[in-house]
Amino acid sequence: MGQKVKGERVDAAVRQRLLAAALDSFTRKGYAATSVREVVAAAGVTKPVLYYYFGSKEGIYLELMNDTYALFAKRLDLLAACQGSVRERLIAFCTGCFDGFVEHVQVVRLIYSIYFGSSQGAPPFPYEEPFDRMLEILAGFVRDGIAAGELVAVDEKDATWAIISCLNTVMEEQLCHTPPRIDRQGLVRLLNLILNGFSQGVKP
Amino acid sequence: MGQKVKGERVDAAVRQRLLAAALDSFTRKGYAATSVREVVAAAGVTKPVLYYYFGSKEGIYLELMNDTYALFAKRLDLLAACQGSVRERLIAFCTGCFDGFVEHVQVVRLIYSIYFGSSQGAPPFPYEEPFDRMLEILAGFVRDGIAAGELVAVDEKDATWAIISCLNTVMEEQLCHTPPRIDRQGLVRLLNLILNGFSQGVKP
DNA sequence: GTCTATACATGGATAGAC
DNA sequence: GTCTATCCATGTATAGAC
Repeated sequence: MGQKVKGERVDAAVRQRLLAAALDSFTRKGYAATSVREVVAAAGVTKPVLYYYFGSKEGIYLELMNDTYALFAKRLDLLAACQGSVRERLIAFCTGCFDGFVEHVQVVRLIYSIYFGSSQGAPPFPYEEPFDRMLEILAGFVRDGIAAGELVAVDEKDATWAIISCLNTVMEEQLCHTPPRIDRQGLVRLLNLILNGFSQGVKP
Repeated sequence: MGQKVKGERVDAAVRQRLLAAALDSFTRKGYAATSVREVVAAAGVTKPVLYYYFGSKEGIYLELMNDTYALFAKRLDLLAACQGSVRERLIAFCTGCFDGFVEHVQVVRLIYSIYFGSSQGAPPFPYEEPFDRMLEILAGFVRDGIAAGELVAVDEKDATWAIISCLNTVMEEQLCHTPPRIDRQGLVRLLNLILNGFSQGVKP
């Protein structure tokens, strides 16, 4: 019994080391350019160990994706339930997404590389699901805002895109630039800016 | 002489076929996952031909990058010289960038894959230069707009980020979604929307 | 569960004939 | 310039001992 528990703990540690090493290599070099050799070396084990736990290179990749997506889905559920004025809910939602993004920058970089770019030989995966979900939630906020008279009755989809554009770009800046030229506080400023507008003249 | 000219033409055609084939494979599978074998097969030649013209896999990759970046730099020069009201110049600039982006979606996808994601073993390249340039040009427009009283005196950088956010996200949508859920006209609507604002209430 | 050793395919790159 | 044939490193994956 005691031995079994100890065994399980050790197993879990090895699994975790392998997952971390794989994530690190996939992130730095891409899926295709990462070899099983270097992953197991970084994890301090040998190849058969990886195949024992994950079956294949694709297996460990899919496990990384599933774990991350499950976490983010939970977060979206929480954020969708934000309360307050529509401006407050929009800001809370966007900064919440931003925080989740930053916490998992490494995996996100991998996801972007494959989703935006090319499969790199990686197995298929429903990458865009969270983004679609974000669009839906934001659209709901906008709809509420228009209904409540907090927002001008503009096109719901356009307003949603404008909001997610800011979120999207600020998040991407965290990926691409060190240090980022715009941060969490900048995101809040951007959202207020586009809500308020910054044109002085006639509005065509 | 005639032979030489003919020879040169043939050479150029082979070069072009190789570049096109490389771009296609790099784009679909990523740099690392693309093999020289399949590139030359798609171009209808054999391996030594590629090495004759480009020296290496990295060589053909860098040629693709250099060609594309040179084209886009020219376009940015033109677009920076737009005339009209600031709103008009912003819209002309953004739609112009959008058009250039769409014309070269394939290379752009490759660039995003590597810049956003991971090197994939590809050689280093100053990927972000055009984006920096775009930021500068847009910031100039905003500055002009504020000076001319066309724009509210908001933070110049924030306004620039808000604008490039829309451009950025709409461009990316062309990469990721078929059909895109927002297009060139949508971009124009977005820009007008954020210039005008869409909040009804007090502006904190 | 974890190792050593190895099978077997595919990778980038080149030599040398034409 | 373009081919055939080949070199050699590296890749994923597995067999079999412990």
